[in-house]
Amino acid sequence: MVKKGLNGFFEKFLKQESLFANKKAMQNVYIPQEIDHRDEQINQIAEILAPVLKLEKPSNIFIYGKTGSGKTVSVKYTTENILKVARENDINVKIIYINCKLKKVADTEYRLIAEVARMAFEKEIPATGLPTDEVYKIFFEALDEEEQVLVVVLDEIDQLIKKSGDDIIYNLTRINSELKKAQISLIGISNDYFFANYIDPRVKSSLGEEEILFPPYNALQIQDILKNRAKVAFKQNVLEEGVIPKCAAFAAREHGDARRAIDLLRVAGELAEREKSLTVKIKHIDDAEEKIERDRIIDIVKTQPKQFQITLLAIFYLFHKSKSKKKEFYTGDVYDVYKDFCPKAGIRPITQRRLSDIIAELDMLGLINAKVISKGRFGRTREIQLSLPTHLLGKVQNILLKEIELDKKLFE
DNA sequence: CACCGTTCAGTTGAACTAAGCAACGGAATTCGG
DNA sequence: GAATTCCGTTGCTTAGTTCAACTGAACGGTGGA
Repeated sequence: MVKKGLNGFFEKFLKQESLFANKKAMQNVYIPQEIDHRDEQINQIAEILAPVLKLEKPSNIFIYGKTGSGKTVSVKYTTENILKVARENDINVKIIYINCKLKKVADTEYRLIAEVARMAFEKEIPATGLPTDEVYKIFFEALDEEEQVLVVVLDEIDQLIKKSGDDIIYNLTRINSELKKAQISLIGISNDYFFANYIDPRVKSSLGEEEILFPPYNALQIQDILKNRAKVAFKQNVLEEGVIPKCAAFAAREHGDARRAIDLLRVAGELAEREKSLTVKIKHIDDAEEKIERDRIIDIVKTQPKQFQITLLAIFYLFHKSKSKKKEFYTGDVYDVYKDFCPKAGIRPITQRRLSDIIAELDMLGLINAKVISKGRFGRTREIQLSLPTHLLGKVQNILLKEIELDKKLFE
């Protein structure tokens, strides 16, 4: 029965006209032909980076601006153009892009250098076992083998520095004086301007030889961006009147996040398509908004390590228990429940020290709200609240229970 | 009432440990002659 | 006897633990008005 039903489904799916002409244009990795409202910044980047085409080291650049203000796309756009020219003229320039936020890829000094060496020179470097100096040496020697300029783009550099200190930047900038043939130059991208305040001034001055600010887009600019993307991505006349302004308005409300606006429009398109609607209606935007939020949260929850999930579950439990009474609880409460859950789930409990860190990280992820408060003579702790939209609570809770293979009865 | 020292319950930083891994070098094994 | 494999040692990273110093405001006692 299932088979027959599915066959029908796929056939219909094939026959169905898609609303999209080129969906790629709506994806995050897409780099448009032209970037709206960022001419000034792109020119600046281009001017600073231009010397690479003469194999001279360009200044290091520090770029900051809120999420979705076009930092990454502008840098990628510029660097790709440079690479194109470099290829045509046979100039030995390498530009690599690394996102420091990715766990297990580039969130420590060792892993970052290893990743750079891997990407730039296809060196295989083991995940562990080597001294960091050794990795530097491998990288250094590969780099200095021929005359070239290497530009390393470090996206979300604040995450890296927060976690593993600013030596990395210092070391990388210092390498230059020892290189004979090659040169290396850094582009740091951060969404947190204030992070510059707590890095070593020496590092700051070497990284921030040039600073570029990306202001957030306003609603009109987002509309332009959306229009241009939509022109490529959607077929003609599928977007109803007012759809684009609404997307833009949604996104502008959140500090002008263009990426969000684009996601919103894409998901709205997908939803419309699934509904077999011939056009994208305003209603679809509202649905999309909810779906994006839901998917994002569910994805975060699902991809957390077990310890994080069980911690979160403990918080859920406390929330569940205290529904009508108080809405927030303290680290100690969470740890008690957590310790109780661990044997049931067959997981070795972690110390409270670590749990404290995990709670802080869950807070960073936005799943919970945890702020350090002092209760006077009754000590100091974190005040923890769940910060999920109510309509998702049940769903997330079930996912957690399934993930750590605990029984629903726990909550009854 | 204003001021001030005490106190609590974690927070936070730093040093330390265990688990994995790679490289090295010497011992054991294999192999062809 | 040379080449190869095996194995133990050393030294590394990293996640997590242990230790201990630190924190910040309410409590409650003190003294002054």
